[in-house]
Amino acid sequence: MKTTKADVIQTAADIADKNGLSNVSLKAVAESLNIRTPSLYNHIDSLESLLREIAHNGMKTMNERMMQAAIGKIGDDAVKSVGITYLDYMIEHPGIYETIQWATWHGTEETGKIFDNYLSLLKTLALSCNFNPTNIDEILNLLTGVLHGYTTLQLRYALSRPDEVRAALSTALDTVLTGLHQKYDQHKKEHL
Amino acid sequence: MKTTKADVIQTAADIADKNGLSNVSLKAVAESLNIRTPSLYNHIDSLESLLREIAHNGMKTMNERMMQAAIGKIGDDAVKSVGITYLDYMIEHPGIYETIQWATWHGTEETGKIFDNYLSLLKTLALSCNFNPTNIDEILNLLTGVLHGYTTLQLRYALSRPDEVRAALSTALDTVLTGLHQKYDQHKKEHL
DNA sequence: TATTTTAACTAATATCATTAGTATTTTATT
DNA sequence: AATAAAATACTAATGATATTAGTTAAAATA
Repeated sequence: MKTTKADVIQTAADIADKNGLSNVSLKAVAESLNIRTPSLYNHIDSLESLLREIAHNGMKTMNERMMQAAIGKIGDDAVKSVGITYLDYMIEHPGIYETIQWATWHGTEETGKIFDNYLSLLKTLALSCNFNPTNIDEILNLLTGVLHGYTTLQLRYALSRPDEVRAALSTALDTVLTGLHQKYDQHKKEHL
Repeated sequence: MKTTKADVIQTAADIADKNGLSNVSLKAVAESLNIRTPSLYNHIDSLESLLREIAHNGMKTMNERMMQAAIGKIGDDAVKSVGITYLDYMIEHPGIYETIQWATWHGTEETGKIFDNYLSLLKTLALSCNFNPTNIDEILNLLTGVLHGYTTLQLRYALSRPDEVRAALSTALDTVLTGLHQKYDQHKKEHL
């Protein structure tokens, strides 16, 4: 019966997923929990900080799922699996993803740290593609950019036709990886 | 001395660029214009609609600039020029770009139409790259995704070191175009 | 059991967005 | 130029929401 901080974040995240980030208010969260608005301050510091916590939770969950998806895989396969997992999370939790985007502009150091964990995973996988490590940052910037941009722009369609967009993302990543291999592969064989 | 609708939008856009989207309020806009808040309703319908107008104006300006940048160019060169122009606009107007992202989730049909103009330009340019038209939508989705994602994630660095990020974006687009050519070029020569 | 912490409450305040109603100025029409 | 119409500003409410202050009851801890 007693409300926990996790309850508050979960409830707010649910509202975001169902009604969009703009409908997350302390009033709405409190009503969902059957408590009065000021009582929320026993668990959070402010609306802004609550939104940040939604984003951070979401990012951490995404990171965990992506790590799971990468287990037992290397190279292009691993990158594509992680990409699909990224998209799937977004389909499942569009409101949380919207909040993550919000946190891109209103984040703290904590936000940056969690994002770095994501970068770290992707870096390991990119290196397993046998790219020249000299160019790894360049490669990471492109991969993260594609993932973020592609999924964001396709979310509308992804919600109604997830399988098609999943397949399309896989193809898109293939294309990008093709370009990356052509430019950055290590130890190119002499016979091309 | 008389305030016009264009003044209101311009003022609000300036605030967004200087202080971020979250600091755009009717109060702040009215103060900047030296009028009282309710007077703004002679020019706009609501705060939301004002934000949408900022986004629409910004998108239209971007479209115009990108068209200019494409004039006299075709193929990969044209795509890269347009991409750099896209990034430059974002560097110059981060707040407006933030508003455009907001409009991605809170847009109207008008928003969609303006976005379609952008797609249309990019489509023409992509076709001039000699890709197989069958795959043009796939190609567009990748190009728009890269542009949006890459620039968004690099904005932080772009504001402090614009030239480096410009160069990096150009390289990234090269990589993507390399992949696209490898997969989608028309009339592949038999001797590859 | 006594103490301290936690989590809820009511009441009050502050900030905005928005509406209603009015006056004034500008613009257009005759 | 005189008048009608439209546009733009204002003051005064209202309403929604976040946030703070101060209080109380329940739960955890010593």
